[in-house]
Order: sequence, then C-alpha cells, then structure tokens
Amino acid sequence: MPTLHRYAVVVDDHPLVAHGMKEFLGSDAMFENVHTCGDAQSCVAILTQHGSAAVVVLDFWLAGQSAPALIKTIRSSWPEAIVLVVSGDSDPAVQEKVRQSGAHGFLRKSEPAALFSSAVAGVLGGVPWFYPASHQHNNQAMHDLSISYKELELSHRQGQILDYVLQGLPNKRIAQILCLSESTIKEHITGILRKLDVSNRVEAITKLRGRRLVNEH
Amino acid sequence: MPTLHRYAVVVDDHPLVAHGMKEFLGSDAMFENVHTCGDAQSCVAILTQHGSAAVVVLDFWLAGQSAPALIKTIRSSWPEAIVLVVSGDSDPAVQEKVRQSGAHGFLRKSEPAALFSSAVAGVLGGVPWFYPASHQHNNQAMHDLSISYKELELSHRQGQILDYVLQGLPNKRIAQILCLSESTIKEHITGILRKLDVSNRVEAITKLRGRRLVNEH
DNA sequence: GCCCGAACCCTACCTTGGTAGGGTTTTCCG
DNA sequence: CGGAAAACCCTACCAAGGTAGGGTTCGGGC
Repeated sequence: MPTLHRYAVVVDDHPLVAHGMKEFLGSDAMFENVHTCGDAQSCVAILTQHGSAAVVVLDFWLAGQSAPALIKTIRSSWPEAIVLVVSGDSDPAVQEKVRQSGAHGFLRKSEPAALFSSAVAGVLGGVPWFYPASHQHNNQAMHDLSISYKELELSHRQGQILDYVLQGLPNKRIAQILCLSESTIKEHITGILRKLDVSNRVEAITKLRGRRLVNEH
Repeated sequence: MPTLHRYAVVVDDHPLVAHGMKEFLGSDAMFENVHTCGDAQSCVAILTQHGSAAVVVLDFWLAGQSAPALIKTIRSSWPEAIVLVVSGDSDPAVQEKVRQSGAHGFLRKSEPAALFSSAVAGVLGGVPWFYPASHQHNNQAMHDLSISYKELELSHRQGQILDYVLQGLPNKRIAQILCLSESTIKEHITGILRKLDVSNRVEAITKLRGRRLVNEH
C-alpha cells in the first residue's frame, strides 16, 4: 500500500471552493500534494488508489451522498486519516452529526483564513476542533436573504417535502413521488407550517421566496 | 483618479471561496493585483480608494446587503468596471435579478474551473455571459426579463388581483382589500389561471417566481 | 428496560380554492 | 342600434388543503 508521502484530499462540489482550500493547504507549506474532487465516490477512489491521506477536508453539503456516510467510510477504512468538515451554514445540528460520524473537526466556511489554518494545524496535532456548545445560538449576521431556511428545526422528511411544496406541487403528487399516503404528506406539512409560523402553503412559499434552499440531508 | 493599473476585486463572505477565485484570477496571469473582501461596504471602499477595477467578481448571496444593490452602485459609480456574479444555487430567477441590475455575467459556483476562466475572459472581452433561457429547466416558453400584464393578456382587474395572489393573500383578504365579494375574486382568479395555463394559485406563484410584474395598462 | 421523537398509517371534519351556471350593468366598437 | 367584453353579484358543487385525534413501528438516549 503506497503511503509514500503525506497528502491531503479536498472534497467539495464547488470547484472554486475546492481550489481555495487546496491553495490554503498548499500555501502554508503543509502539503505539497493536494487532491481535489467533487463527490464522495471520487474521494473514496483517491484514497483507495493512493492509500490513506493525512487529512481529508470535506464539505458537509455534498451533491449526491450524505457527508456523514462518507465520514464513517473514511473513519473505518482509513482510520489514520484526519477528517475535517466544513459547512456553509452555522447550524449546531450539523456539527453534531459531523461529530457523531467520527470527524475530528468542524469549521464554518465563513471563518477567516487564519482560523482555517489553525483548525487544520489543530486537528493534525490531534486536537479536536469543534465549536463549544454554549456558542451555538449566536446566529448573528447570518440571515437576511442569505441562507438556511433549513434547520429551523425541520426534520429530514419535512425539509424534503418543503422542497416539493416550494416547487408548487400539490400534496397528491408529492405523495406519489415519495410513495407515501397523502395523509402523511399533510401531517408533515402541518408541522412545517407550524415551524415556519404561517397558516398555509401559499404563505410559506411567499415567505421563503427568493431565499436559497440548502440541500436536504 | 488613480487608475494606475488593472486590478480585480473579489467579493464573497466565505474567505475560502474568495481566496479560490483570487487564485483563479491570478493564476491565469490576467490579474497580478486582486483584492478580496467579504461585504458590499468593503467593496465600495476598495473601488473608492483605488479607482475603478477592471472586473468585480461577486457572490450573489452576500451577508449584509443585497447583491443587486451593490451591482447597481458599481454600475453607476464605476461604469467601466465589468461585473461578474457567481452564485451557489441554480435558480433562474437569481440570474434574472442579476441581469436586470446591470451585471455583465452570471455563473454558478458549481461550474468547472475552465468555464470560470472562460466566463471571465468573455465578459472582459465585452461578451455578456448568461445561461440561455432555453437551458433553464423545464419551463417551456417562459421568457425571462420582466413580464407585463399585457403580455399575459390580463385585464386590469386581473393584473391587480394577481399581484395580491403573488403576495400570498387568500381570496377573502383580497376581497376585503378591494371591497369586492369573494365570488368576484374567485371568478377573476379563474380567468387568471386559464390565461397563465396553470391549474391553481400555487402553480401560478411558482411559475412567476422571481419575475417582476409591471402594471402598465 | 422505558421514554421520546420521527415517520408512517387511518378517519373525520372544516375551510379554502376553483368551476359552472345563472344573472346585471357599463363601456367600447362596428 | 346590436354585440362583445369586462366587471360585478349570486348559488351550488366538488376537489384540495389543513387540523385533530387516533394508532403502529423503529431507533437512540438514559
């Protein structure tokens, strides 16, 4: 198994972000060799081919697969690899999932460059890098039009169904798409409306108009 | 006015993304001098201090301010600057807002690096860079740009009522706002839906999402 | 082990939305 | 003048949306 040199892997479906992180890992002279890829499959392929990386930096919101699944795969197959997860949003729940999946650290993309370097150095040195639990609820400058309708405490299913609602689909069609009964859809929607504090789907749609939807997990 | 050298500005509230774009702009030897910043205020400050940049690359989803406002500011104060907007999501309506604000190009962050370079080269060469309308998902012959009641062949009353529908108001409230009976509202809406070729108000809202309705008549 | 929450299923009930059909009045146009 | 179209009103009917309350199963945490 060719663990010839220490190298890093960056997994992010946005090439620009991946490139940015690659530059960071390289410019601090920590890693001369940095691979970038856009999905979980490619990441696994790289690790299989080159042997375990020293560090894997991956975006939580991957296009195809869920990040926790990839984290678990890496942790079990290449246990010596350090896994650092980055995410565009600031949801505490995301960090929890990441931590429970076995990652060594979690960082928001909005952090300054210096903190990113510190985090990489930290996890490489064996220090777990997570935000303190008490720090969780300062959702300061994060909103307006920017992001995350999402984990305003919507469950997985609710987020998924809200997606369809925002596309204008009626309950009946959502039901057959998801192979569920219409009653179940209605129940989920009742929960969604209560959490969004609106009284029907039209209000929900107009309330969320123009906002970006983070991918379901 | 110190337009001493051609330079670029990258505006993105995610430092990693900003850094990635900076590297791109630099590595293609197009710009030796690239400024990065995280919000609209800093961007304006940079332009004020250094004079107009050759190109401004900015993220649509800025933390504090809306991107269209910044675009308009740049277009009016530094008209020779080329404005290229990038966005993490793929909503056609976002591109429309960008285009209407006067930007020269729009690109998704998920595009490969090569396309990013092409887009920069294109807009610098004076070629607008937008996704074709036909490429936008399934929506058939829907023209972009703003749409007027006349194009939809809506009567005055219908246009007025459609406005309220798009705001998410139920028939009952529209009726009391306009001092009409609910039956009349329903009748008008039936006409609206037929002309829009949709089967209910939710479809109408999602179909017209992101478009600006101009009330001329 | 127990408890809790998420995710399913159901029935029943009420409100809203949309269509169809019946009218009236006004305006504009050939 | 007659006719068309828009704007208003009504009732009646049915489909869709949403709530309430009743269940089951599964998994994780204590």
